[in-house]
Amino acid sequence: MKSKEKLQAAAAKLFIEKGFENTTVQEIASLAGVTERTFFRQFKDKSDVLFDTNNDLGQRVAAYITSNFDVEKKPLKLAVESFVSISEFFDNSRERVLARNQIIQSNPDLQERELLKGQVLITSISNSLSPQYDGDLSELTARFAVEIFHMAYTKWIKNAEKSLAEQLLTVYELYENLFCCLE
Amino acid sequence: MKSKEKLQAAAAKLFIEKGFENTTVQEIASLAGVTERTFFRQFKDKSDVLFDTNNDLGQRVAAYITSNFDVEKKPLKLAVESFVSISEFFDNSRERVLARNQIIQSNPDLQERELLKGQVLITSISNSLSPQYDGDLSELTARFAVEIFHMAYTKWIKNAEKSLAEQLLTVYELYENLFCCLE
DNA sequence: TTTCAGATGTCAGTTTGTGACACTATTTTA
DNA sequence: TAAAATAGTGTCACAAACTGACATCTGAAA
Repeated sequence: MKSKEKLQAAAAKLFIEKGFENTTVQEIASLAGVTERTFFRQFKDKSDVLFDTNNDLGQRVAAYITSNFDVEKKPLKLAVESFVSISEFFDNSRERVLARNQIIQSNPDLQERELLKGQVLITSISNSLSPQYDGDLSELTARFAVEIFHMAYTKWIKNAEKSLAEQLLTVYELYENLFCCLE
Repeated sequence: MKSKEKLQAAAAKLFIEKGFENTTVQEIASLAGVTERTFFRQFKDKSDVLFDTNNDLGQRVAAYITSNFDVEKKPLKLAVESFVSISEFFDNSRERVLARNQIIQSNPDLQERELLKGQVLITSISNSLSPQYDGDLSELTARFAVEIFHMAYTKWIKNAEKSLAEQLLTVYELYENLFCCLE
């Protein structure tokens, strides 16, 4: 097991046990059997250990969009479907996702960081849409898609009954109402 | 002049002169003629000195929405108009806004913090809409409205020719195209 | 085996941020 | 007006987050 993984495991354990602010990098490093200095070589700062994914989501979503493009389909619908295509991952790791979410919600700095991930998601989606649509339109679509995802994700966190895919569709329908039924 | 204001002025000066990361709290405090300790009593951390506004925007936008509610109008349109109603402030302080923006763009931590302001904006707008609409619908409208604002704001930063109000309307029209003209 | 690159340890130092306590100025209240 | 509460500050000591420089180790290629 590489030291990076050991550090991540140690951090996860300690953050859940005693909270993010109450665990020091020192402790994480000790539990992982390495030095504090090594921690900071693997992660740019303390919170980075929770956010290491290399925009995996973004890449998978973008891939879905480029390979499932269809002129007949509204771009926002396509983007939402791309989220549906990866939603199973969330349903399958509900416990882990919930634990991580709890840590993040407990600390404002972490919430800010989580928000930043939304920005890079927007960029990924916008770029994957750009070959087909006008740049501004792609960006706006990406922004709305990510908001729909955020909202569906929040509902999914709070309600264990429905799958993330169902929540995504629910919110998407809400969006359609937003436009057409309230004139 | 209260020490809080002196600290803000000193910070603004130094951040522009030497960048955010290269100026220490120590230096800010010295220039303001106070102690480092009193800096941290006024601001919860170093970046807080740039973000002290008490959600002024949110309050004004929410006020506009509650007092200009109209069943005939789509909620998102109303929300965008509420942004238009405060856009003059940006046009009138373009230089200051640009300077602040430049500082924020130079540092990832600051960008994250700026994003958090978007979240509290969403909450303000969502709450001001809730008396009239379903909760989920209010939230989605608020999220979209803030995205429209973000995008318009970005365009306004990059292009000195158009007012923020014009940019807001441009992006709103884009949104209407997004829905109806691409079936 | 030798060599070389990459990962880790060591250590000293800067910076951020906090707690505790003392002092001063301003405002309240008797 | 005088006494007393209160808010704002300074000082000091300290924990924790990070960084740079340099030494050391380890594993794989030559």
